[in-house]
Amino acid sequence: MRLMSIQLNESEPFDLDATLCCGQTFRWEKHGEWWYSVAKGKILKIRQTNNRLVFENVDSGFVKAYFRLDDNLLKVYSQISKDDHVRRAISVFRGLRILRQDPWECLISYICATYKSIAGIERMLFSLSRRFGEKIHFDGLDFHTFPTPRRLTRAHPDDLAKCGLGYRTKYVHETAEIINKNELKFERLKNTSYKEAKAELMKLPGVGLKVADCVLLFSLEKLGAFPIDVWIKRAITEHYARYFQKELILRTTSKRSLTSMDYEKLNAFGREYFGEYAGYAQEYLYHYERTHC
DNA sequence: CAAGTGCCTTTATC
DNA sequence: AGATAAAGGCACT
Repeated sequence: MRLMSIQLNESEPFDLDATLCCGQTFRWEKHGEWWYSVAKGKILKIRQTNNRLVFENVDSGFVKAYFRLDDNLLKVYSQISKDDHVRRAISVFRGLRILRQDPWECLISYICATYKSIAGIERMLFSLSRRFGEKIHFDGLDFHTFPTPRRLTRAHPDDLAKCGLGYRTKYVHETAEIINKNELKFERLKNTSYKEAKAELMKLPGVGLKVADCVLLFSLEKLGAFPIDVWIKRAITEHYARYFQKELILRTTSKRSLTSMDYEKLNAFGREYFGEYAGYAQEYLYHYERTHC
């Protein structure tokens, strides 16, 4: 198997570990110095040494697309650096990039992600793949492809539940049926406006405001999407309270879940305040809130 | 060790 | 319409 590499220069910061550990993706595993995952039915194996990305089994075009090396991160930074707090988060995780994930896997992942810890999400998704995906042997390790829509349609709900999906079982199964019937085309959503694409996604069972925003940001080219989860809610109430009415801040700090009205307010703030690349700001704030507070 | 809390929320029901 | 409760289960305290 041939090793290939990409040389990164100063103007294109990239940090592989930060990118894969920030909680946007759930099916990567590190063995020794190498990161492994399965994408498009193939093993992706990659490592970073300083300014060099070394990878195997995939071509550089795929690596550039998947890791969004086509994003001008310096331009992104200059646009989202609106205050000291984001600037701090950016400086800590400099090189973290949004991934360009597969929409189907991303959709199911975030339907499963509701009300669940990251470790729990990873367990569910590995379990789903082990049970319903295709096994691939590589470097003496076993990997599994992510199950296709058709395969999940055929799966018995009891067997989905055995993967720890709980109340999400029905949502995953019904969404798989809709996608399998090709009633929602991801490629079309990429070329549709943020608002319209979000409304389309929210017709799917198990997809609300937050899940839709995650799928749009991580797999459908909507870098301006700004998902609001408990951590971002915390970051906003702690560092951006001055932009909101006192009652909203009180409500969101005292209650566990957001009303859809309050979600819309926090979401609109993020998108307007940070601009075109608000999703990047979200990911830096999210990761910073989880690891440094 | 039991019980409580929290988890990258959505939906059903009042 | 707008608020509230219920929905796996697991990890952590």
